[in-house]
This record gives sequence, structure tokens and C-alpha cells, in this order.
Amino acid sequence: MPTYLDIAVNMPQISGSFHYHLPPELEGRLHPGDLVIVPFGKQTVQGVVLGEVEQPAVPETRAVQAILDPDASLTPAQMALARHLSEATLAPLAACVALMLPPGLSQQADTLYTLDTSPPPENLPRLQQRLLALLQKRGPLRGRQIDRAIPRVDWRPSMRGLVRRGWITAQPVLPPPTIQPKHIRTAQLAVPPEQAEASLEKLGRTEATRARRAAMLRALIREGVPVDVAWLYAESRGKIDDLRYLAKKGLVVLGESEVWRDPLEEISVPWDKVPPLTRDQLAIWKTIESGLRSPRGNTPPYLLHGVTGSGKTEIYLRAIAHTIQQGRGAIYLVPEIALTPQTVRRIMARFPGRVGLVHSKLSPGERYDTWRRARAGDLNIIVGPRSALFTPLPDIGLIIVDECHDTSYAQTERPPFYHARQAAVAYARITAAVCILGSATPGVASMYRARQGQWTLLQLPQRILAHKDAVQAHLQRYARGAPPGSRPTPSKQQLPGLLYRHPNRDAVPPAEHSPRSSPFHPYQHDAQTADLPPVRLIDMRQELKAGNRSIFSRALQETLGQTLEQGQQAILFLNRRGTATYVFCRDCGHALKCPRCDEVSLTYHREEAALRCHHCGYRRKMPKKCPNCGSTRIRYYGTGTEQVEAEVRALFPKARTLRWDWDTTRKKGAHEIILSHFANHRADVLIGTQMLSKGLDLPLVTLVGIVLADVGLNLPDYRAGERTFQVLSQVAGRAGRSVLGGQVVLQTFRPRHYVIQAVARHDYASFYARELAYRRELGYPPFGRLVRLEYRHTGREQAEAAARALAQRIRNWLRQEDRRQTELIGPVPCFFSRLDNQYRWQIVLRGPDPVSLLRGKKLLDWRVEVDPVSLL
DNA sequence: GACCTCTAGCAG
DNA sequence: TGCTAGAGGTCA
Repeated sequence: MPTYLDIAVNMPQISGSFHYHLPPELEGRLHPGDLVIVPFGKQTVQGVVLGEVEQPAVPETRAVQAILDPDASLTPAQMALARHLSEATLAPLAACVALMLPPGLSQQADTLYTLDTSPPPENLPRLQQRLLALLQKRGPLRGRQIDRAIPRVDWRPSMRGLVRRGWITAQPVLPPPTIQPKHIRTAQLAVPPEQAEASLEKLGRTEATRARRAAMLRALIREGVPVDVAWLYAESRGKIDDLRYLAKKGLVVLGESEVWRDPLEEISVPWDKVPPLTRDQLAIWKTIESGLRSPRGNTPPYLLHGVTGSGKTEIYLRAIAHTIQQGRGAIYLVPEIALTPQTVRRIMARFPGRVGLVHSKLSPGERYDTWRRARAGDLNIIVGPRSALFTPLPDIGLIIVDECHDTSYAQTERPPFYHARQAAVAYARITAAVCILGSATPGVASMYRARQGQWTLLQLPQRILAHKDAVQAHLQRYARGAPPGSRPTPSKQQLPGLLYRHPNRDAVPPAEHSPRSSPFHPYQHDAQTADLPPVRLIDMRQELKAGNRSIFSRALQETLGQTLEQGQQAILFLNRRGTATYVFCRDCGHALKCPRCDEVSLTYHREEAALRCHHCGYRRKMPKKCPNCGSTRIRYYGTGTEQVEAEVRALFPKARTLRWDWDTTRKKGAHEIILSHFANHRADVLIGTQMLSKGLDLPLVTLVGIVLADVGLNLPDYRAGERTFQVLSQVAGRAGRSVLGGQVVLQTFRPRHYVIQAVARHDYASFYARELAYRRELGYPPFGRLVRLEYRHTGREQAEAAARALAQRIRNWLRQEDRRQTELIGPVPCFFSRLDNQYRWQIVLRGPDPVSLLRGKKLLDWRVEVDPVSLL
């Protein structure tokens, strides 16, 4: 009696599963969760065994080819989570199973195209000629390599034609796991600085290349030591070609380093002892501890609402310690490893040898090793971004989602469109684990759930100052060897007590040295608490009235000057969402838009003297004349980080500025480099966008300037207010995290808006009340659920027609099932109605349970998002 | 994703 | 009539 296996193939597009039989040699050796290789059509693909079936759905089954790796299989809990995700997100099961596969092994089937040696045929269509030329030049290529070489072109039909006529052979392949060593490339000055200085003028033909290469060389002269090339690119706007040019001229020598640089290692304190808890922390810990002790599966999730710097991490660490003492494993999710190095260090230091770190820098080999070590029970703790949730720990006792409001927890690129917070709650239920969701600014829906009693609400309203040692060590170093050519150095007079106090004693500074308004409250043990930094609300309309046309209010200029004078650091935050430096004609008002993405303004970039589209990467030269009316009075306008930097430099020529935004961090590793430069006080002012709102802990930052707070409030998205509140509150929380105190200057055109008001007063409760009332009135989450359906097509009419057709089908379903409480919104063009040459239309369903309406329905080519994070 | 089949459109 | 491009369905 043969057994048949139900197998999900590793092809995200394919929904459903397929039945196979076993060849005699594999009889009895396969179990649910095992990874196998199976034939699928004419291809060979990976699959995951879902279970056994008695009766196959088809008369003729095919045989499983092989087991991929007998030690690598999915755990029963992972299988259950995959099923849950598939149901909850309406994504194919195969796509959900793919999340759990070991990285490196989860290769997708592909086709290898090889050029035959027959003479090249003439008079072929352009695309076919292009394909032949490509293979001629680069040799045999896989489909995905061709995708990269000829982006956004449907080349496959043309290729099939060539294959059919025998000029090219196509061969199905399953690429083997790729393993690369972990290296960073470095660059260093190869000549004495004087010689480098002398050659600054003759570095190329055009002005732009000369400028880039000179900037590169100057950075290397300044540093004197080998630096990571990624940092160099970010610093100089140069590219690899420029570096090669300098190397060829003998000015620069390139090298490699295996060291993975820790951005903040110089200021982080080795964590040798477990700190005592404050009274607030103790109360919370007792609650969580009882949850960890209670019989398995009885504990609802905890929502830990604690202001920035209130000591949430210490609670997590205790919970982890408790869990691994019981012999169970813990998963700790963080928004982005690169942006939360301090938290990661603390965990690694507290549990040496037991932590598996998942991050984007791991090579496939290292990633695979981590996966296997976890599966084998070698690791007890997994730390990483949302994907770390799927690491196969055998017995999970604790799942932590740190900064659970963070947008990086939502997967928005490809199905399944899941949210790691919701997935973690479900996984905790499946594995009978305790789940802790922590945030200083939890989403309204999360807070509602906790207030309603579905989750347990825990609160830490007080900030703890835990940085005495770090600040002292840093200031000492800073006072000893002040950076060259710099501003006033903090002297003994300015910061007494801090510099020379014994590290283990409470560093409560005398009142007269407590800078500005940051009252400290001595607390039990050696912890102190402090208030959140005061926020000064500046009405920019008044500034304009008073004749100040700068992007900085007088108050911000003044406090920035004071901060720099005292040798402290400042952060300037620019909310980039929805605005940019756009280019328009002063005569006819014509604004330059991206030709591939309607209504997305092109952004001016000073360094490359070019315009760029931030959605699709389109680039063009800055026009001399208006393309609409021919006027030469066409200028850029608006506020980007580059402009903010230029203004800071104009006001404070000696200030060392550092930009941290989408452009400077596109290269791998740039985050770490920029952060470490700032953390080591090699810059005074950090100017950046959203990244600044993540969990940075920079003790020397005493001023946060929010250049324009209102941006983003007007977006047509029901979560615009929540997003703005979260990002502004988090950025404000970067100030005053040490005994140095701090303050926030918030510039706005809408000082009376409830979000701005709540941020200014650190008043989560009033924000929550307002926001909840608004959601209730309009039936938005948590009072109703949403499903967003999006259709993309290169043709405007096709996109609209498809949207109208689906809307009609949905209206019929709604009528058939008599769902009067479910509303259909649309179809309408999306807010960004055209992206990357595709027209976008959307339909939103709002109601008590719109997911069940769509379950089992065929929605081919539609992007279906359950509980979407954005309606843009 | 690759392949197959079916159909509409079109030149001869 | 024969060819091709595009749509739609299937893969066990």
C-alpha cells in the first residue's frame, strides 16, 4: 500500500499543494516539514512535505526525486505558522512556507540559457538580437541574471523563440547554495598627505568627476587610516570607478578586511553585571514572571508601553534569562539590526555564546549555519529583524517584539504581506510561548486591544538615566584629545563632576551644572530617572511674519549655537515623507515630475547636479530651460537634507555635519559607518530622515531639532496622524538620554493640530483618545478591518478596466452573502497613481471581516493586503 | 515560472 | 489556410 505525500512546491506564485509518491529507496524516510526535490511540469523544484494522503487527487502521481538535506526540515510549529499566515494574509501556502526555509537552500528553480555555436542569424527583432548579444558577451546566464541585465522587459517570449529555433539551449537548474566569505573593502592614502593635496586639481576631465574624486581624497587625507569604502562612497558621493581611478594613479591603495565593525563599540559599556530594577520595572517584571511560570498556553500577550529610555530592554533580558533557564528558546525581534546595535550588544553580552544573530550582513553560509544550529538546539536565543521570527527553534518559550510599532515589521514587497507583530502573537499561541510587545508609541489598535483586556497592558512612564559611565568615558576621551581644528572644548569649568567622578558612584550633578531644563530624580540603587526632554513649539508662520525666511527659526538657530559651543551634539530631523526639493518654473509654475511615475516630483541633488525620482530611480540632468514655457527661471525649491546641511554650514562654519538619509545609506554598511562617526563625536550635527526615529541611544545629543513637523499629516491615509505622532515622538526621544539633559525644538505651521500638541507634551493618552474617536467614527481599525486590493498595469485603460471589473464582482459577492456592514471603497487610482511605469488602481474593503469574503476567490494578478499598513 | 492550448487577427 | 501574439489554465 503506497503512501502519497502532499507537497507545497517552492514557487511563491503557486497556490495549493500537489501529491507525489515515494520511490522505494525513500519509503518511510519522509516526514512533514522535510525539504525535497520534485519534478514540476518540465522543471525541477524544491518542495516541503505538508503531510500524507491516502488517496491522491490525480490518477498518475510522479515520484519525489530526493531529500534535500535530511537535517534541514521545518518544525511542526513552523508548519502551523505557515498555515496560519496563509489563511490570515490570503497568500499562497507555498509563499508562507518559503519564509521558513533555510536561507541559501531556498533557491528557486531557474533556467540556464546557453548560446549555441551556430552562426548568428540576421534580421531578428531588436529584443532577440539583444538577448543573443548578451549571451555572446557574458556566456551562459540564468533567467534571474537576465532579469537584472534587462530590467522591466518581458524578454521570455522572445527567448523562447530563439530556443525553439535552436540557437539557444534552455536547461532547468536549481542553483546550489552560494557561500561567500565576509569581507569589507577598505581604502587608504598611498602617498604623503602633501602629495595628495597637490594632486587635488588634476583628477579628471569634467567638473563633477573632479569634485567627487577630490572629496574622496580629502576624506582619506583627513582620516589617515584605512576606511571602509562604503563610508567613503557615502562621504564623497564618489563611486567605485572614482576609487579605481585614484588607485590607478597611485594615490590610494585598496585592501580588504574581515573585521565587522561595530558602530558603537567605543562608547558601549561592557555589561558585566545585572543592574537592579527600579520600582516600576520590578512591578512589571513580577507580572511577566508569573506569566512565564504559568501553565503553557495560558498567557495573553503583554503590551509593554514604556517611554523612550524607560528600561524596557532590561525587562526583556530578564524574561529571556528566565526562559532559557527553563530550557526553552527565545526570539527577540528588533526593527533593523543596523539601527539598533546597542540593544543587540546588550543581549550578546548578557548571554554569551547562546545568541544567534540574524542580519543582512550575514553571508548565505553563515545564515545557513545559524539556521541549522538553531534547528539542532545549539542556540537558545535568536535576535534579528522580522524574518528572524521564522528561525527554527525547537521549543519556543518567549517571543519579544521590540519597538513593535515600527514600520519595518510589515512585509510590503511581496506576498505574504504579513506583519511580524501579528505573526508573533499567533506564533506565541501556536507554541504556547509568552509574547511581549514593547513600544514607546504603540499603535492605536494595539493599545485598544490591551485596554480592552485581550492583551495585558504594562506601563513604564519614567525615563531612566543609564549612561553615566558611557558619558563620562566619552567626555574624558573627548577632553583629552580634542578633534583637530575644532570648536571650544568642554573644560573642567563647564562640566565638573562629570569628568572626574568615580565611575561607580551616582553621578548626580550639582544643580547649576544641570544643563537647561532636565531635572533628575535620584532613585533607588544607582538608577536615576528624568523627565522627557522639554519640547519648544515654534510657529513658523510667526517666523515668516517676523521676516525670518530661513528654514531655521530664531530659537533653533540660537539653541543650535549653544549646543555646539558646549561641545555637545545635535540631531536635525527632516520628515521627508511627501515632500522634497522639487523643481519648478517661476514663470509658468510648471513642476518637473518623473516620466515613469505620475505625480512624483523629481528631487534635486546638488552633488550630481541632477534630478532623481525617489520611487523608481529615474535620473535626468537639471534642465536649463522650462520644458513647458522655455523660461530660464526654473529653480529647485523645498527642503532636503542637503539644503539643511548647507544652511547649518552657512550659520556655523566650524560645525562638522553628517547626513544620514536615503541617499547616503543606499550602499551596504553605510548605516554603521555614519553612526559610528557620529557616536564617536567625529561630527557635531547629524541631519537625517526617518532612520533617526529608530532606537538610537546617543548620550551626547542634547538638542533635537524637528525642521518641519507637519509633513505627512496631510497624506490621504487613515494612519497619517498615528505615523506622524510615532515618528516625531521617537525622534524627540533621542534628546537628553544622559545626565547632560536635553531639549527639542519643533518647528511647525500647524501648532494647534492635535498630533503636534500631543508630541509637544509627550502626551500619548490624549493622542490615543483623539485618534481612537476618529477611528470609531469612520469604522477604521480597531473598529473594523481593512483589505486593500491593488492592480498594476502599464496601460492606463487596462488598469482602470480591471479595477472596475473586480469592483463589480465584489459588489455581487457582497450582495450574495448579504454583507451589509462591509463597505467597498473605490475603485480609485492610488495616491501614487503611477509608479515605475505602471498605473495603480485600488479597492479597499472595510468591515467586520472582509478577509472571509475573499477567501477562496480567484484574484489573479491582484495584490491583496490584509490589514494594510498604508492606503497610499 | 514555463509550458500548453485556444482564439482572434491578418496576410496571402 | 497558415502563422503569430496574447490570454488563460495547468503543473501531481
